[in-house]
Amino acid sequence: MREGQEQGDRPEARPVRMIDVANSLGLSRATVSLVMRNSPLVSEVTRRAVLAEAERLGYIYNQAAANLRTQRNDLVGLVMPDVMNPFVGEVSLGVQEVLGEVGFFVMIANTVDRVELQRQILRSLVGHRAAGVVTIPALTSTADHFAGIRRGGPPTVLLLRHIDGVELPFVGTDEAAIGRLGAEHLIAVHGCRRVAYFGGDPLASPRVGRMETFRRAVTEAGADWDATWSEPLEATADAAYHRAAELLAAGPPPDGVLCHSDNVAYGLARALRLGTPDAAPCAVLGIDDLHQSAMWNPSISSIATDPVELGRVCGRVLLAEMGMPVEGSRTPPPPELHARASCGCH
Amino acid sequence: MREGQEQGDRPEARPVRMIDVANSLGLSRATVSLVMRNSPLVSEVTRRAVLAEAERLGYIYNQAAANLRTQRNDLVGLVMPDVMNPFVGEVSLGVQEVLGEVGFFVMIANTVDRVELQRQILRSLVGHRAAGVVTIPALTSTADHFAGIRRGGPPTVLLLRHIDGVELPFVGTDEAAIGRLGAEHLIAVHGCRRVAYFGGDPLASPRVGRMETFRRAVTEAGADWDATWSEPLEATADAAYHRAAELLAAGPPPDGVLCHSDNVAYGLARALRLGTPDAAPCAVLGIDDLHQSAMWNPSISSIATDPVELGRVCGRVLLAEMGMPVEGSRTPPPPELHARASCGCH
DNA sequence: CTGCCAATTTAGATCGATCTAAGTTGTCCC
DNA sequence: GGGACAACTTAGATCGATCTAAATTGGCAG
Repeated sequence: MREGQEQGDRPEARPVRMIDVANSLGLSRATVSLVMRNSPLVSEVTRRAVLAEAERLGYIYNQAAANLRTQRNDLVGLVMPDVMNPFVGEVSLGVQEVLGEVGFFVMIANTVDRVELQRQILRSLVGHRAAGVVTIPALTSTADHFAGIRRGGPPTVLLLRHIDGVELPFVGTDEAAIGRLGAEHLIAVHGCRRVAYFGGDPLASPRVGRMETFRRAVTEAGADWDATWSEPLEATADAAYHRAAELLAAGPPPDGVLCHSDNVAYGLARALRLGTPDAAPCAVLGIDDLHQSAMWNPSISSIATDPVELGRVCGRVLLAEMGMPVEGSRTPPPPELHARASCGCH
Repeated sequence: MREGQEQGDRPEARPVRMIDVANSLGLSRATVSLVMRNSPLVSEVTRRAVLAEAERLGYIYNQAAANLRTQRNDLVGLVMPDVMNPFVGEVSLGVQEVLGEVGFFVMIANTVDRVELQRQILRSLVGHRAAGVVTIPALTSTADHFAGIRRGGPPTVLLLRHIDGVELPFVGTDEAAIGRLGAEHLIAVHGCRRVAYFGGDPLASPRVGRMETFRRAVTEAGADWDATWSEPLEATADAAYHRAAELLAAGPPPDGVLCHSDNVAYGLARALRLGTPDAAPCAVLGIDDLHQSAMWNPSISSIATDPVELGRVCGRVLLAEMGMPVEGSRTPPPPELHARASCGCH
């Protein structure tokens, strides 16, 4: 027993390779290789012998070496700006589901929304010859950050944030539909007369599409647009809370607000709650419909975008890009409004 | 806008290799290799020529091939049960910070707390000859799920959840200190007389350590232990809300509760708020101190465990395990109580 | 001119697998 | 006995890099 050297914590001098298994049985590497790949070419007797010997010697298949020879890879990289964001997390689940099913190994790299780190990560993935990449680009990304991955890099899909000048397949939610849905609910259902789009980084491409449609729908319905409340803003609960508190101190809020995300809505809801108790009511809508939103006080009305399905769609688009057969929809699901207390529906 | 038109989309028949760059300049592969690795052995003139030619031909360094030859790898895998959980996310940030600094490429794999997926992921990482692994094991993991990675696998560190029979380095928060801190605050500061530990999966190892110390401290201080409220429970806001609502309907709650996590506290806080308005007050403490907790209504008092620093510690332990020089602490930071409204501190 | 040394450059083996084309069995049938 | 065929098995080249040990170059002292 060679593996009995446990006392000094020195695992083994050298890892076991296919050729070791082969030699130990008087077979060739090729045969062992065929067994490892479940080829029907080897006899049942040989197969069993090889598997047993491999187990006995502690052989571990070297996927990396195989990848080099076959010129394929099973690693797909998700390059995400913030893994903690539940929306991003759920999208990742969807991608992983679709790609995992056909045998890919999905891993996530966190750019923390920093372009330099993102550049490094993309370089690594290209260098490792990843099979494919799905990325929500960091906020300040420009076309040349993606030059490296377009030129000879793996099939890549951009998610959610569009970047001018990058001709890579893009998958995003239907921002216009979100804008329309929000406007319709606030105006037609709640009769709001002065409306705003609250929060969202000025550089985030979803903000542009959503807000533009939202604003048009709102003004066409005859309501006023509150430009001050619609200034861009970092999309966190904290930032939203402080900005809202500040604006509330300066004057009455709009009577209808579509927030850039549920996180933003949390901050706004808190500011409204802690503000003057007898103020006129303000209908608040979030976007994303995070699980927590129903738990909030007041429970947050939100436009759900089904991030998991969005992730699945993205996975399918990537598969198609890689030239593989694909089943299922390749268009993002339509957004849906879930009305709760924060807009006054209760 | 459809950019998926495949017409002129034939990038190159074959990827450029070192030998192509070398031939194109009349040099040898070895020289090009030295340039790519910034070796001081090549002359400045040659270096510049090689870099220029590589750029011109669109050469992309093949890290995977290099890894095979050098028998090392720059990939470190984080194997996590739930990327969306902010605690997990922040731990990941810490690990990434420490390992990224010394040149490792950190990627996260999501087990979704399923052991079968976890087994597959660990197998992949071993197969890819990852440089190291950090994992928060899936809840139902047993020792034999980790047999594969101990036998010839990469250096591995277990995080947060301990597993009986697995002799791998373990890094976790000081659960006993959390229990003591919670008990002391509820009893000494708020004078609670009947106390419970609410929520947490029965299989989660942190629950055991925390609750045991907490319970002992509470009973030694002369307060009563509420066993019904201390039954185990899935650690989500939703589950906590429903269980709490049910228990509240059956009778008055304890006057002090330490929750297994902030998420659990959110659910409990909601149930208490929606319950009988004139009920006796109940002091609620969370654990983790997520960023949102200060935004909640009421703002949630919580025991902070500094997950980012915990991640850094974990990264350092892994570096040590890989035989690399390490600077900085290798013991987890002590927990700290952040008192807010939910326990009555305001 | 020769020899020596430092500074560069390189040929060929190697990492651990797969692939191609060819080799070895054993059986069956004329 | 021997040819055809099916069922396995295998030698040797190959993937794209690195490493070792040796070759080449130029400069300079003797």
